[in-house]
Amino acid sequence: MLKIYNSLTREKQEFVPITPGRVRMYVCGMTVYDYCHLGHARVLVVFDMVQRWLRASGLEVCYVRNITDIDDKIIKRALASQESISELTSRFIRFMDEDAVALGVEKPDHEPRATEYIPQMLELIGRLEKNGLAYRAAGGDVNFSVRKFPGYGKLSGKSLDDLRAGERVEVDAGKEDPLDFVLWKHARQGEPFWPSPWGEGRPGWHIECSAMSSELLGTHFDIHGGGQDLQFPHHENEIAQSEGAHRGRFVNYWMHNGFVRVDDEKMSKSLGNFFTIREILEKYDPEVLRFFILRAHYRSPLNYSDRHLDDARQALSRLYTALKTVPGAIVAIDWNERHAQGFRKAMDDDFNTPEACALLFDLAAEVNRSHSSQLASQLRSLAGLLGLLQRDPQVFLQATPVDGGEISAARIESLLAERMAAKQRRDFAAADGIRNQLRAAGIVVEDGAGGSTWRRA
RNA sequence: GGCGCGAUAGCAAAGCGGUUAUGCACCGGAUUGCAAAUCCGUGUAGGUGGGUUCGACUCCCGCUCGCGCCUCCA
Repeated sequence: MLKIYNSLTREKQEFVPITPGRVRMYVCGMTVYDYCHLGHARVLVVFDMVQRWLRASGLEVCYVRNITDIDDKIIKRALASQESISELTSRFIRFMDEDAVALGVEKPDHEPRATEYIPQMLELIGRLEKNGLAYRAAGGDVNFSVRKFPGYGKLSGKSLDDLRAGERVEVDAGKEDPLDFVLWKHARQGEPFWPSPWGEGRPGWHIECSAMSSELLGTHFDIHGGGQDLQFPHHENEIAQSEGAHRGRFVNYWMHNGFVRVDDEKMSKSLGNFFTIREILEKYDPEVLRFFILRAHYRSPLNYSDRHLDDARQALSRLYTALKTVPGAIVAIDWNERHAQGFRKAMDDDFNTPEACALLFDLAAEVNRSHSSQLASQLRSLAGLLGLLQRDPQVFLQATPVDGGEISAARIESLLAERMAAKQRRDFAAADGIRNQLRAAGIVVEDGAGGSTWRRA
């Protein structure tokens, strides 16, 4: 039985879908004005893992991850780079797709773009106005009135008065309450706009997700996810909008993944301490990055450093080494087997991937001991539920670095042949010389019963 | 200032009121021409002060330190 930590109730709860056997899940995706960084990688991988486990549990999943393709920063960037907004956003959507594919992230069932849902947003704003929750401000914006929505703050655990006390930000003059947020921004010079009953303008950020989720998943759905930093105000505002407009429950389970940190500080655009996914992939295999993310629990902070990725690479190599020795097929998992049972128990406990990974290592040790191809297949198939270990072990272990490496595979093979000849005439000095030469070039030679193999250190 | 999260061995990271987490690194042994890989084994933990308990890393309270949100952010 699956349990999920619900940010709304602050406890692990048994997961009961609204419609038996079916899950509707929405995750806040990217605002596409720049390359994805490691924080984005974490959201992509974490909710991909969630989605995979829900399906593996026999549930039919409808997974929606949106794309914000209109927003202040996008407009600013497009201006700066002298290109149209759609040129800019489609470029970065393409980069995002490439990153996601590299990380083994499966396509969501829907990837709605905000600009394609303007009518739904207008409809929603209209409902909010009719329900007395939205008002036209002096400057021409339409704002949401937080004081009129009872329960504002229930997700983030904040009270309006505490928030007001902590207010340190310049307040827009048109707001009745400093915490009111904009639903529709009136058109400004040189910015894109759409017609609306409230005049030409463009949507506020928060209304986008409310509109896209209700259009694709209905007004009440099972899981809503995103990064921890979206809990307030973004998700709080989504609740206010969606429940305020439809007068009913919005989301049953809220899931928030922890931050990626650098030197114990949050990695973020505003702090400027971020690493892009493609930067990391210049040095590390994408599967290493995926494994690095999944070997920590999704709610814990994840500290990034080269050292930790090196560590993850070594660990993943251990799993692939077991499969190199005893090839495993991708098969139906034997859920009665001990490791599979532990794996399921871990995953059912709020997606405890570190525990699930530990089971994979136990299983790998068992494979090494027993040389059982059944267990190797079990290992490969279980890991597949996390999107890991699906490649040919040799391909992983011998993968050529982006910089090309110091030595080509062909050169390695020819040196190994030379070394084999030296070994056969028992000229160990020559054989060891070649091995040392390879070692210096980052290649580890391993002699086995069936000859020598190599891998990158 | 308000609200919240965390502190586990050299590093990373989980579960668990009493019995080996796991990975990397390290040490001893087996194996190997020597290595590597693998196997076997040892060692290194639970911020701090109290409390509850037969027994606490695990529950409760205080303290210290770290982090996050309160503003765009995954």
